[in-house]
Amino acid sequence: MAMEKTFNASEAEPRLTKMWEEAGAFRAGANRSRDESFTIMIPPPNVTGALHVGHAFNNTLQDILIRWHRMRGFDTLWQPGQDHAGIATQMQVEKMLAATQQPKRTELGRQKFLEKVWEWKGEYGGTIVGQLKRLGCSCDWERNAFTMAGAEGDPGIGHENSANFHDAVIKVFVEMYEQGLIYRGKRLVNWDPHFETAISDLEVENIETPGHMWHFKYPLAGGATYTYVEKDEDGNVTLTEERDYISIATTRPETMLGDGAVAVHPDDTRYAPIVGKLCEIPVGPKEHRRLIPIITDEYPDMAFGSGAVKITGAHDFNDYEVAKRGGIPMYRLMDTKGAMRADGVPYGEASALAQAHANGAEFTEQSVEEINLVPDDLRGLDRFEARKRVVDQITSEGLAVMTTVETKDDEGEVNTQIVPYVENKPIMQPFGDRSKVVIEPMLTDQWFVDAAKVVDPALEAVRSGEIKIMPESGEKTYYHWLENIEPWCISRQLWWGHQIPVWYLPGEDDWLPICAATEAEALEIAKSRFVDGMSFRIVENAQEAAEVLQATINEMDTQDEGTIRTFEAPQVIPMFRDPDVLDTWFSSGLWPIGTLGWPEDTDEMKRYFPTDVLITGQDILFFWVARMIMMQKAVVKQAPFHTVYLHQLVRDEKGKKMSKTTGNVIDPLEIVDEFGADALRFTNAQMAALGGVLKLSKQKITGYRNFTTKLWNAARFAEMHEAIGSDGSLPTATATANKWIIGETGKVREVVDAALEAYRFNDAANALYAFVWGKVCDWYVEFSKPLLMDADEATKAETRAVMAWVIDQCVVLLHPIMPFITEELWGTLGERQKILAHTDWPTYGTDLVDENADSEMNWVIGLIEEVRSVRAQMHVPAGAKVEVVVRNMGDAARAAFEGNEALIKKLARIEVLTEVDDFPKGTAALGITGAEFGLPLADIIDVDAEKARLEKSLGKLAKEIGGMKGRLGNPKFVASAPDEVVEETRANLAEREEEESLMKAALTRLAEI
RNA sequence: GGGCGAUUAGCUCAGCGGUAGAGCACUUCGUUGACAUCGAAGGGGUCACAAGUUCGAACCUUGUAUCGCCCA
Repeated sequence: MAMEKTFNASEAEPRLTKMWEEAGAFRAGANRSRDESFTIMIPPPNVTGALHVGHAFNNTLQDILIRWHRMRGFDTLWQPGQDHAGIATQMQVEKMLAATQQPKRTELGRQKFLEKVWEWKGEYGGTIVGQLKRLGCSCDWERNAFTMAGAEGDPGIGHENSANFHDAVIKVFVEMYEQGLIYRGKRLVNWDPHFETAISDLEVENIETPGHMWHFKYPLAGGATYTYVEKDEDGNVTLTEERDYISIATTRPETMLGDGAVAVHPDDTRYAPIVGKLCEIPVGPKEHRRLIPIITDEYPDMAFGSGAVKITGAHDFNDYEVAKRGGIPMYRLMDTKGAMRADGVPYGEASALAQAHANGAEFTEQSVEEINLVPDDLRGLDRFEARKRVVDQITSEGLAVMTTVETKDDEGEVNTQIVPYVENKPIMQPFGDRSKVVIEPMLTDQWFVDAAKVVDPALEAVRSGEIKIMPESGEKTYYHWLENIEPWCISRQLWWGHQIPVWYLPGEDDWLPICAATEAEALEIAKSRFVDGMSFRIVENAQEAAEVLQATINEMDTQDEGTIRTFEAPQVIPMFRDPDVLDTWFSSGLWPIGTLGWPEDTDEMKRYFPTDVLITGQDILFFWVARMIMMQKAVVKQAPFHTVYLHQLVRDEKGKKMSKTTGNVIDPLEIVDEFGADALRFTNAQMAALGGVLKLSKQKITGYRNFTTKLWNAARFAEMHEAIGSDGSLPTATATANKWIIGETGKVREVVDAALEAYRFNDAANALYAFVWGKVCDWYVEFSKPLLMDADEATKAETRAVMAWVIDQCVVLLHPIMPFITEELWGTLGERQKILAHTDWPTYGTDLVDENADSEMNWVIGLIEEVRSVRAQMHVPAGAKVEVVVRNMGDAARAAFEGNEALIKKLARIEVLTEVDDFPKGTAALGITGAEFGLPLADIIDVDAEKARLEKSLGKLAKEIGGMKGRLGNPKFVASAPDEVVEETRANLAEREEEESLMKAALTRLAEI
């Protein structure tokens, strides 16, 4: 039955996927024939995720490596799975609840809500798995893992065989806590007011946004004045002014309420007279205005704004550092939603307390935390509304810095106006990468990994070469980040995630934390800390615990107050678990060991860990890669992989980021529908130059879809001529064309392996493209036609065997990149022992090259091309068969011509070759070595065109010859260049000179016409 | 401001010491025994600029310009 004209991808892909799955083709260790393992951990996509072009690219590369190793007999595992994506999933489920008119998260309560999340995960969490399968990803899907597997309430749907990730995460937390690598503290963190949780600094996007810079006057205390002097670069005084204020610029006026100081640079002479004095925050009720000190710090930039900076330690990262250095109190102004605080005592009292701090009273973290410095009229307002009011209040009081502007009225009259000095300018504003709201630096209690303590082994792993990051620039970035690493905030105020395994008991003046893997263990520890006979009650939260404690105390009050602190009497001790969950990246950081069943000593751990290669986007080098290295080093003391391959973001054809708002998003599944998965995969491989920019266009994909059709049709040609059914053994060849293509196959196998070995996917893809299209289709298939149809039976049989073998090799070598069409052809073209995915990868190489056949065929190809070129340029009708004349034919040329006469004549459309002593008039010469060939075109030759053609060739030759002669004439070149380079140049020169003399002779003859 | 990178044919990019390459686009021709999702032929480049190292530089070094990305 004849094959269809094109490959029907949409029909074949699901069928082949099913076949592979039923055959268990991708199970760990499938097709293994050697001991070495090869393991790739998939970068776990979000469980909420849908396949985008980045996934498609990234997973194509992984699949290429995996399939290549599997065919080579490695014990291969491609471990799939998803992460639980704390914020994203919680957001997704909340949306779903709203859309289906179900109670809100807060109405449901934590436990009920988590049930809904698990339900949702069971229903939609598998989306991306199905999509990766459509791409042809050969993961061991039965092992699909999940970062929340084994957590409370896990029904195990979609990750039935996943290792218990939860236990691993908790164990690591407990161990790191015990080693002092994890601690809790009040620090300034990025706060997302929409999700009401801390987020990591990596989850913040700084985006340039139009903003305003306001300039305000902070009056000096008690009406003091000073002489403000400005000088230019040369020290000349440009401005002298008596001032009773210091000018401050800010983009966030609402934070003025929490100012603890004004800082100036120690070298700033303008403010030297007032350093150490107090100034007044120009906002809030007049009678309660706070005075804050003017301090010096290296941080203020003298050239920026007024050079003086207000210090709001609780709401700005730079200020936080200044405040820490200067012992300045940090007053929190906002609540978890980003609204101005409404708690605590009235403003008048709070302000007085803060004033006491400024005047030098002792303060503690806790006493500062309790002070709400938001004036009563601003309490509870959204931060942006509060900003407006603060600006209005200051301006109306006349404390805004003023400037003059000129405006033209309708009649063109210029009016000068004095207005508040507000600069409209772009400012870098932090946005939550999920919520898209403005992130607020906020002083809160959080859990941190003391990254500085675990960073050294991770740095050393890369420095020593134990881990190689590709491209190399990634290593520099890695060092730079790790050498300046900040504590990693790992707590999130969410419900969906691994809840922090810490329980709290009443302590001396705060809650006392107990870290343990389970509540039972925590209780045991708790009991050991108290005298016997105490009874413990697990309660929901701190508030409930406080109530229980209060009740206990009340009861004790009636008995004997003195026993409260010693707990001598039997009493109820409340205990509650930390409500926070761990950052998703904390669990993802354990992906390499967690998926393999650690901490159990599993067979998989032994076989597949450490893994081999990690392929991921360079945007998550810090998020994930560096943290994985740190954590694996900290936990199992081993590097999780030996190679990290980083790639860039996949962009559109113009290099723009794909985004819904720009409307330039390419959906990989639509591409698969339209062009087939193989075309997309080949495009991905082809553009995967190390460190390269990835620009995806439909045009490119179309091109590689055409390539699949090309391959299909070459196979179809073979099938039509019964040149199929190779058993894989190397056929014996006598015909030069057959010997030649076998050698070419050997060459390309080596190139492909070398390219894949070096992670140069583009080189592998390009080499195969050039081989299949440029060698097999353009030449070998054409050469084979006269051999298959007109030659003797022996040659026919030989050519059929070689053709069958060559097409099979194309299919085998292309399989890692284009699994579907190749598996399909494999099944179509013969009865096979094994499926293609399990077929042995060839090991032959350039040993298959027959040097004589190689040079002979290159000569033949050159001759054919030259005849075609001259024909085209002399406007010989394409269909016409021509006579070719030859003289002075050398032995090699004669042998080459005679040995391949049929195919030369056919491909160059030559009627007859005549040996002559002299070329007839009007013969166009061919630039071929070894013999003088010519096309007698007396009747139709265009003398001027031919002259132009020859002169052009001569020009090119002269340039080349000149260059080579110049080099060979330089004694230093001959002396210092490698011998083979010199030899090559000499040989090349000789050939070019031979061509040149032919062309010159032809030109002379032409002059005779 | 700091770090990392880029600049090669109209476009997208390989090449990173030894004769400037590919794909696409373009021009001309083609109903040739698999393929028009095709075939044949052709045009097109001071390899951003400047200085240096070298027998030899697109490639190494240093500077300049322009453009990206990441972090402040």
